[in-house]
Amino acid sequence: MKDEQKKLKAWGLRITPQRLAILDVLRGNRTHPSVEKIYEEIVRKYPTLSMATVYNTLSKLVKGRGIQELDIDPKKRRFDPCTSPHHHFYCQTCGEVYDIDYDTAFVPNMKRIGGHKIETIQVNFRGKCKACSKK
Amino acid sequence: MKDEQKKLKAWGLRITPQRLAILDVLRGNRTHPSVEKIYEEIVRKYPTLSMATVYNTLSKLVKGRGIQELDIDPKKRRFDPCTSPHHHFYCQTCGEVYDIDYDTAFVPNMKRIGGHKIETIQVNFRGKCKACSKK
DNA sequence: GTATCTGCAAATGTTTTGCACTCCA
DNA sequence: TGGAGTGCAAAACATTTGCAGATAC
Repeated sequence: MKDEQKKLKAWGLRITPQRLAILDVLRGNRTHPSVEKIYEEIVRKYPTLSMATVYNTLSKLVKGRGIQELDIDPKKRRFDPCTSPHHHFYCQTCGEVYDIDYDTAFVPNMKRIGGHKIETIQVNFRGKCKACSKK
Repeated sequence: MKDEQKKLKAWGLRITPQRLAILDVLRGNRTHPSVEKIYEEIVRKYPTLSMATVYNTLSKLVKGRGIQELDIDPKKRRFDPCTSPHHHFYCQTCGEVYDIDYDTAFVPNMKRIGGHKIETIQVNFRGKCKACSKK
């Protein structure tokens, strides 16, 4: 049984062609794709795929901690299959999201803060990206 | 001339009753209000106020760096009149946003990263808040 | 007087929901 | 076979836009 099938099983999700295709698009993907981007990529092979299925599956993956949902893009949901700690940069000019591999040790490593239980921490940089600065 | 009127002038914005009312709601406000919350509070006094005006003014204030726009709430835009550095906590159960006054010195103080020009940095904590944990 | 601002209504774009049908386990 | 998953369409929601009339300066 393939890696991806095992993952779905571990998260208590049924194995379907649509879900395998979504995991396939996400594997090693560093473009922080939106729902639409993922949909577009798969719909070529599965013309009947619906956005609802993509939304549904992504939400379940996020809940099961299989992937990370980013809060950096104010316009749409974006997903990152890379769950190891790193930061993100959002270009306010072109809307692109970049990985920032700057040291993550500075982020406090705590279970609670001010009485609140911490599940995730995201560090978001915003500004003008390298490419847009040149123009 | 009042403080708020000076501010508007400094940002090159005309002084209107609507804008003064918006600044009034924001002053010292630590609830990270959404557009709707701000609208609701003012519309009682100015029944003809429109959402478009609130959106328009808030966008200009953000652009002029008069207030901060938070990226912590995936469902809607939220605003913070406090521009001094601090973090935020988002409760995934109740949707409330809390200030986190934990040390901010750990956040890197850089103008550029990976060739990108940095304008703002936000640190977002997520999880279950104190109140919801008790339930 | 004129450019900016406001308010309304319509449009846009993303995400969610309801439901009948399908298919995995 | 039963319950979970899918696809479609409609609904919901936040936000943006276009424009005519009002207002600040």
